[in-house]
Amino acid sequence: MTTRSTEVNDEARRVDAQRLRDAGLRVTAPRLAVLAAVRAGNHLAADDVTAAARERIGSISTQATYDVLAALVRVGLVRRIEPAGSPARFETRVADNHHHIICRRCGVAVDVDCAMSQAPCLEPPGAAGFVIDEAEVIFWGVCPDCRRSRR
Amino acid sequence: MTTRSTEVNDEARRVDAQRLRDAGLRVTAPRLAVLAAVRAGNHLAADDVTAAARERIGSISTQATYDVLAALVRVGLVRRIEPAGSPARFETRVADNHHHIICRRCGVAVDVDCAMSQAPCLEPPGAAGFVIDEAEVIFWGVCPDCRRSRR
DNA sequence: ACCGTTGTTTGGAATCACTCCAATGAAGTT
DNA sequence: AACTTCATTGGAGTGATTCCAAACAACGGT
Repeated sequence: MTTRSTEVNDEARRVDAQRLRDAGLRVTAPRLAVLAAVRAGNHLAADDVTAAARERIGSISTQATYDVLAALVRVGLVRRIEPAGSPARFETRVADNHHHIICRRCGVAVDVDCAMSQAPCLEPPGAAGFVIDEAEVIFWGVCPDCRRSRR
Repeated sequence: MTTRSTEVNDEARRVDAQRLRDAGLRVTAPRLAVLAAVRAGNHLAADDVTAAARERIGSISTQATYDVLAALVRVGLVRRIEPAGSPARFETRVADNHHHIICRRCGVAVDVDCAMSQAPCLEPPGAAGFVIDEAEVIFWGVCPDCRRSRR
């Protein structure tokens, strides 16, 4: 580990700590570890987050991970997606309205920018009096890797 | 129950039986009951389907409902949707590409026609080499009833 | 019309993701 | 340094769903 990357890690950690405080949450090792793990990973499930956080701080209970993730989602630092047939996944990209493509074979998820230009697709025709606050879009398909290997 | 509605039920039943056969499935009382229950209901969960099917044929096991639903989904007679935080729901509208609005408070789901005109929204920009076969859209909001009562 | 094959249904047990609770422990406040 | 409040732990529990082996029923052949 170079001096440079340590500096970068420290800086990221400091920023995360401030974000937690700004959100009214206390700064704890589990929270910093979970936040860093979710950012470093690619749409990880709760299970994977626990494993990744353990690599950072040695130990964290399964329940703590769930609790931390719930707190982070509540204050908007983490977004939860729940693709059909898969446990919930988490990501730190929360500011914009973006969507996901998920591979039917291996489950990998990649981000896609909103297809509906700027106005974030909140105007379905015939909303029947509903007040809509979010449009969740999941594209289902097969990723390049899976298409290459098994077919 | 009038003669007329009995005729209608018999006819629907006959059509369902033929659909099952065409799909390569055997015609059984549980399957007819589940199919009818899903059609009559409004995005029912597996639980509700079991209850509704029991009203029709007296008894069906929970597991049979799951198995029947899985078979019907496999052959395309029923569509399964899995809104985040809710058990899976089932519907018989399968031919067209339509989406759903779900109420955050009461969980009621209503259909919406595809927002992306004809081309059924299968062209996200930057699909990264994925071959996409379905675009699933869920609009989240609050339904008129819930907005009226609790606010 | 019966019979056998094969696909269905049943019931029971097990699993998976997740939540609840009470008790211990650590952050941040004064 | 002491205190209050919030966070974390471990254990038990829940709801939806799946797995398995045994009993059963649909439908094609005789």
